[in-house]
Amino acid sequence: MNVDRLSTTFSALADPTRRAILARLAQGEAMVGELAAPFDMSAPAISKHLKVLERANLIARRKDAQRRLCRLQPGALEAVSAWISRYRRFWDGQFDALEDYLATTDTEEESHDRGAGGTRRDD
Amino acid sequence: MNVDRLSTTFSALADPTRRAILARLAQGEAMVGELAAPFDMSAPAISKHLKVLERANLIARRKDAQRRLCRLQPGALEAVSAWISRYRRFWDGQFDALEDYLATTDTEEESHDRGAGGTRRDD
DNA sequence: CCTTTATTTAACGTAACGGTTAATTAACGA
DNA sequence: TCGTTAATTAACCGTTACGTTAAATAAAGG
Repeated sequence: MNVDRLSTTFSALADPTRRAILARLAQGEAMVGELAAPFDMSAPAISKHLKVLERANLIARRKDAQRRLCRLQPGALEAVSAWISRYRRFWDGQFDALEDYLATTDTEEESHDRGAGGTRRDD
Repeated sequence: MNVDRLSTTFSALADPTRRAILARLAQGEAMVGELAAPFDMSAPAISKHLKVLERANLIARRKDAQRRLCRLQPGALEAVSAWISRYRRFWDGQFDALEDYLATTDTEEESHDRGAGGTRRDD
């Protein structure tokens, strides 16, 4: 275990079923059965997908009687967006400034990446 | 096999070693041994990571004598950026009303009125 | 209480992942 | 040619991922 946060987020997103669930939740809260309906997949399979999304902090759940209502939690996506924005100018055409840009942001990342949890050697 | 492109990209990014390789390649071409140097890992392990990145179209390789030079290929990242931008509104303020509404009120199903943004989430 | 509904947990199978060491391919260079 | 360097492939191993079915849990409701 002991996998860093960004890796957890990316791997949670690396499944089309889970991304479809997020897309559904972008339209509002939904209970588990409602999320499961579009898929030709057993309820336990969906339950596990939701657990993955929850552990990645991409969704949160609350109890409502015997139902579990899920909602989107966008925080983790923000981190992914921040990561990828460092590479954006590669396809924006501005190759020149990339090195300088990474040089400055890398030092920042380095400093506040040394928090609890022992994530090492992340870019 | 038979995995969609976005899933392939996300799962390629879901590894800190591979992200670090991409970060290195953002500074320019590098040969395999050069990419392997920072890691306490065997050469075949790096070779496999590079193959994953190559199959995800995140890098490309060219031969130079007995060396293999790798370079960044940003196209696949663009697709990820496009995907994630559909969720940006969730942390950019405008749609944070959802969270407020969920946190403060009981179960009213309607009024997704995107009023003033305001409260910015942490995390 | 018993049944129904909603969801999770348990146990299991298969495939992929991430690493290893040993062997192989390929090209350079004295 | 032979040895060195660079990288990959082959074979293997333990762990994780993703799905299944069957059983368990929890609350609602007649």
